[in-house]
Amino acid sequence: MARLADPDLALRRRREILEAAEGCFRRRGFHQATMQEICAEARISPGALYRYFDSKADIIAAISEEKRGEAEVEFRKLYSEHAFIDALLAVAARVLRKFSDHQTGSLFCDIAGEAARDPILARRLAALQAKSMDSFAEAVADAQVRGEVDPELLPRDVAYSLMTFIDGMGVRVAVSDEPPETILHQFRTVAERYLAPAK
Amino acid sequence: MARLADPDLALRRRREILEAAEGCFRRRGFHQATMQEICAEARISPGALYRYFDSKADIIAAISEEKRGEAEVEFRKLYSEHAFIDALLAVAARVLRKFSDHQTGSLFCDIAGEAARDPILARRLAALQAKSMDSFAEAVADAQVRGEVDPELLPRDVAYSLMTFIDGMGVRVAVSDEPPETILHQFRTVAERYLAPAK
DNA sequence: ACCTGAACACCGTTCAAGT
DNA sequence: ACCTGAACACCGTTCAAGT
Repeated sequence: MARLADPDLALRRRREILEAAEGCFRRRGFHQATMQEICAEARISPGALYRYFDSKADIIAAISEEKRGEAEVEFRKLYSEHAFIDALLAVAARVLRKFSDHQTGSLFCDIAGEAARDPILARRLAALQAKSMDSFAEAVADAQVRGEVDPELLPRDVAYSLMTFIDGMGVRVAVSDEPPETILHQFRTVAERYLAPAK
Repeated sequence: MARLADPDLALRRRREILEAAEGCFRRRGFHQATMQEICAEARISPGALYRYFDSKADIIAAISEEKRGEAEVEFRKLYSEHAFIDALLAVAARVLRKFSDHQTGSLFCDIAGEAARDPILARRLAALQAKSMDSFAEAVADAQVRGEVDPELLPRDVAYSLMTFIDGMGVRVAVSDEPPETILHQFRTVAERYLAPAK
């Protein structure tokens, strides 16, 4: 990325590009959306765009970074008012509803595929992932104090496992036509039995 | 796809193309591998290739169909000699080891992304998925008779949930650099607690 | 300093022309 | 009948030329 003199303009341009790109990606998918479309929507030329972002992957990484924490904030709000398992289900439902339009879902899969082969993108996504996990593990530890989660379990393990299951549901909902509710019901059963304190 | 007169030749050509394509996809990923490369490796011209396959997606679907059942057969063999949970872990380990080279893993993500936006591909993959699930659900029912899985659970739900978790692990292992063993250990804990008969 | 847009080096797919 | 390979309609990215 070229050096930029005016930080205000740079931030504004980046924002315009990110908003245009998000719209395009959401409508057409990561691979299907073209840089030309993004440029047109952001009212900028391709040459200028590449002054603000290194590549298409750089744009999707920046969008992911922006979005991080949205589900996290939602979960914290829900958890402050509801049981752990209910807050968990509500947040999973939120994510899966987004995925079930097959657009956000395909984007998630595309990004994962891209990251699997692009170590720089992978590292950036891993950093986001780690932050979300830390935050979620804290809530798990709290739920253990509340007696809602078996204290024998390690909070980080619980956070990791539940997030992995949510990823799996994401793939399934993205690809198939079944409604999120079906799989969410399975998730509740798995989570309840997994988390239940030993009697 | 054009009508083909000689069924033997057609089958041979399809096999040659599929083998070349699998090599290319595995080495370079679905989106990165080019039809030109596949053609070169299969020693066929682009024009001729399109007589045997409708598109790149058609090729990946055919490969997926060929591969289906490999893990299934492996699981049945293992399950005949080991406890349900151990056979399950062994098969999950097999899948994840493949994914952790970041090549098969990225391919899995790419296919999912592609399927999320291509209803024809999605339908073909859903059919494979359904067959694997039926077969797996049978084993779950058997494990319930053996007393290894809580008889309260519905075999199809168990099969579905465990396969969803394995998909989630697949994404994680494909994207991150952590070894499959770490996440497999989490999977064992979740599966044991989920499946355990009520005391 | 910041931008434009033609040009570059590619794609997946098609189709006229060959054998 | 089956094949070739140039051609078509695109990509993401770069860079000389403008303001």
